[in-house]
Amino acid sequence: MNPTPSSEAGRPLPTDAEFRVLDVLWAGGPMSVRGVHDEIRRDSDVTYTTVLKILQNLLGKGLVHRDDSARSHVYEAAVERDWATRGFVADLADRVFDGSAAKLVMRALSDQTPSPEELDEVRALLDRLEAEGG
Amino acid sequence: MNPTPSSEAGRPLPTDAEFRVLDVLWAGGPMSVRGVHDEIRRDSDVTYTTVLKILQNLLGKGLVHRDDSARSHVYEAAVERDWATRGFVADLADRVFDGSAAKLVMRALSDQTPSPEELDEVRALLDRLEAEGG
DNA sequence: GACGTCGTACGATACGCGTCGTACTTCTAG
DNA sequence: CTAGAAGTACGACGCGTATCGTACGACGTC
Repeated sequence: MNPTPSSEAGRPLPTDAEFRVLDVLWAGGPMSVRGVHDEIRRDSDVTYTTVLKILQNLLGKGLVHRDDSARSHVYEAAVERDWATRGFVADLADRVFDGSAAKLVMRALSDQTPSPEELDEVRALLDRLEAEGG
Repeated sequence: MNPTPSSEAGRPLPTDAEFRVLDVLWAGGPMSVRGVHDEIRRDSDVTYTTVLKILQNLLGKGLVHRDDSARSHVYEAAVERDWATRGFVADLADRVFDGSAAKLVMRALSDQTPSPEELDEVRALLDRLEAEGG
């Protein structure tokens, strides 16, 4: 599903295409449209102007900043990747799991059980969280 | 986000509105359109024909069965709730977490840390999974 | 100083989803 | 037998998203 347009911080969550563009910015830092397009082109073959449009939409949503002092504008992510992923997770939890992250987690673990090594990582995180929370 | 339309089992995942309707069927078993509508009406105020339309769309997607032997048709979920939630989780994992359920789980736990009791439940599940998997 | 290149802005299109109104059919009460 | 209630089918609309083409301005090169 595309994200329910509301997010805690006022800013709407990015759509699919927007998230893909943001991913490039998160990975590569501030970049021109051309830079983003070149990067995106490795996977899909969208047009330059499509990427431009998405960037402009992201700007409208406040999800990127733009430096337009030079002729070719430079875009930079205005939100952290974690902010977006948190939003997605919360969104799914709300829509499907009654708002319960625990339910979501258990479903995910049961359905696509990770490797033993990953399970250990999860366990370690649990320990840490329980230590802090107590 | 609305679900990426593909699912393992060929059937597309339900959209938001469809999921809400399915939820009624999952909870209450086979039901007429009126039954679903009455139930849905507790929360929102969508029209009868809207619910009807959604049910028909669900039928087209193969997500419900319909008994139309009587005048008022009776609909029944054709997929399990867990099937849908699994699809949603997998979808999110693919789009945002590189296909890794473990990453998704850790994000969810960090962002919306559940209560100690729930954490214990998760831990118990981990134990069980590790026991089976090994 | 003219021309091609690079860049931005913006309108147009197609599609899916959610929603509803209307038309048509069928049953039933009087 | 007939009028109205109940039910289904289906077209239409508004909205957001994704995508692209075209228009237009700016800049460097010869």
